[in-house]
Amino acid sequence: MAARKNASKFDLRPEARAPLSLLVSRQLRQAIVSGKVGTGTELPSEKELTQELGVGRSTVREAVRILQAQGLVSGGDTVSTKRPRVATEAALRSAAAVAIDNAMRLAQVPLDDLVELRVVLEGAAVEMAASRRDGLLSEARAAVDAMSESGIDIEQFRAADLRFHEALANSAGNAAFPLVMGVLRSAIGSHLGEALDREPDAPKAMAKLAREHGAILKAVLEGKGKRARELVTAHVRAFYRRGAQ
Amino acid sequence: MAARKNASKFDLRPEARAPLSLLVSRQLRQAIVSGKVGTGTELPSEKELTQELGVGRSTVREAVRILQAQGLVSGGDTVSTKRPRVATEAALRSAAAVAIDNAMRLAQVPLDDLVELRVVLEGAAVEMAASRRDGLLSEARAAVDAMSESGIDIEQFRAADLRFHEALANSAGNAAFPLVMGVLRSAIGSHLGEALDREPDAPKAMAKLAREHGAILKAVLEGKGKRARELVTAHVRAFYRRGAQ
DNA sequence: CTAGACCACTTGTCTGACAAGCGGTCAAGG
DNA sequence: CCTTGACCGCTTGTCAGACAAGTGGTCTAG
Repeated sequence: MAARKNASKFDLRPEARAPLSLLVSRQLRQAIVSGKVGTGTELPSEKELTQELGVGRSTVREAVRILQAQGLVSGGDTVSTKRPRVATEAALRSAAAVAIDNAMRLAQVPLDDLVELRVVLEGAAVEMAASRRDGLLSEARAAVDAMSESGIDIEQFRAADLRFHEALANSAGNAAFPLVMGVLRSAIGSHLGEALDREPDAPKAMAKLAREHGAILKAVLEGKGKRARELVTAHVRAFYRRGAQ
Repeated sequence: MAARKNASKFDLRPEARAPLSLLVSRQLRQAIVSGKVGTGTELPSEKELTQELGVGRSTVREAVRILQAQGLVSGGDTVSTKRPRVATEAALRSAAAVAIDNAMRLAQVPLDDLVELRVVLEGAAVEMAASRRDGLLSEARAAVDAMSESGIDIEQFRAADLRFHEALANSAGNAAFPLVMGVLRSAIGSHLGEALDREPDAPKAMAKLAREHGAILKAVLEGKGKRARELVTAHVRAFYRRGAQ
């Protein structure tokens, strides 16, 4: 193939045998993760990349597609003349979630195992949060308050629930936790479909969840790590048992 | 754009505004994760896909590139006429690792946080393994034995180390654990570069690691979950402290 | 000063072309 | 009969050129 016009006859490094489009995508990836081009920046147009890299447009396009699929570049999912942009962190996170989800599906990981993994992580997170009790917990407080309000609708409740768990994850003092837990949560959600919508008695269920959240937060604030872990374990298990049947 | 020649003028579903290449990739993805085409199967040639789907070759190529980047299809990373194949589980796992790695890098997650996350997971895994003590532990035994042999070289040692940790993860009785732990391990490895190669006194270090592994396994086999967790925590922390400085 | 026409540029797609490698066929030679 | 080597078709990787359609800025007429 015309992959490498100027390849030496004895160049056997596997690197050199990779398709150009892959090499180009790696080069761009490097520029992105190294921070050389900031998040949210527009990529150069395909023509510019073509000239700058000395490859054809189809090659550039394939490289960009690869980056989009990896979540490093966002914006190509709609037909328009808008240039793709360097991914935001959120986009990357959701790409990671998709990847994990793919792997879980192909490996036929049962939903229960995912939930148990989440229990382990969430338990560890609250325990760490309890031993630190840092300022980020005020956000958790606000989320619990929002959930306890009477007139809240399901969508708002769900958003507050998300904020609560994110706040706990952030309070663990470990940047990897919120990331992995977010990925895991959305992988579980994708497994579940949207089974949670058909809750028979929504207001009652929401009130119960709000109470559980309040109890967890209280334990964390009092520094009772073990207790918080038990509560969160029961909470998460019950939540998915409710939704998954 | 010529994205959808036959699009109704009033078709405003966002779905329909996505580029064809994306739609095609989603269609193929569906066929793969649903198991309609088994893992390891060869994909049809580009020409066949072109005819079957009624789109141009470049579109098909972009779609396949997307799937490759997502790890759902493997084999296109080398220049040859070999057709891409439906991904194996291992390929998917490594794609997930890349995705997590990307997210971690862009979020500037420090290495220490990754290591702590691994400590949490590995600790939970051995505790679960200790309470089950299932048959898979014989593999862990074999790995420890291999590591303890005198004439082992670094590469073999590393492979045995990997087998040991995988065996523990498998013994936890939760299919999600080995997957996530593998992803995490390789993300850490990629962060570390290959700093582990320049160990000053390799044989001594390897002997120490082998002893630690043996102690962990012993605790698991005796059902001492807490003890196993402590040992594995110290082991993982020490390992990366050694390599990371 | 604003509204609408207009134009340059961009992305998405298709088509046609060519190089290079892999696999099977098939005949010549041992 | 089996091996060996040339050969041909198919496949992938890449490029170049073409066109449709959408976006955004400019420029003119009112």
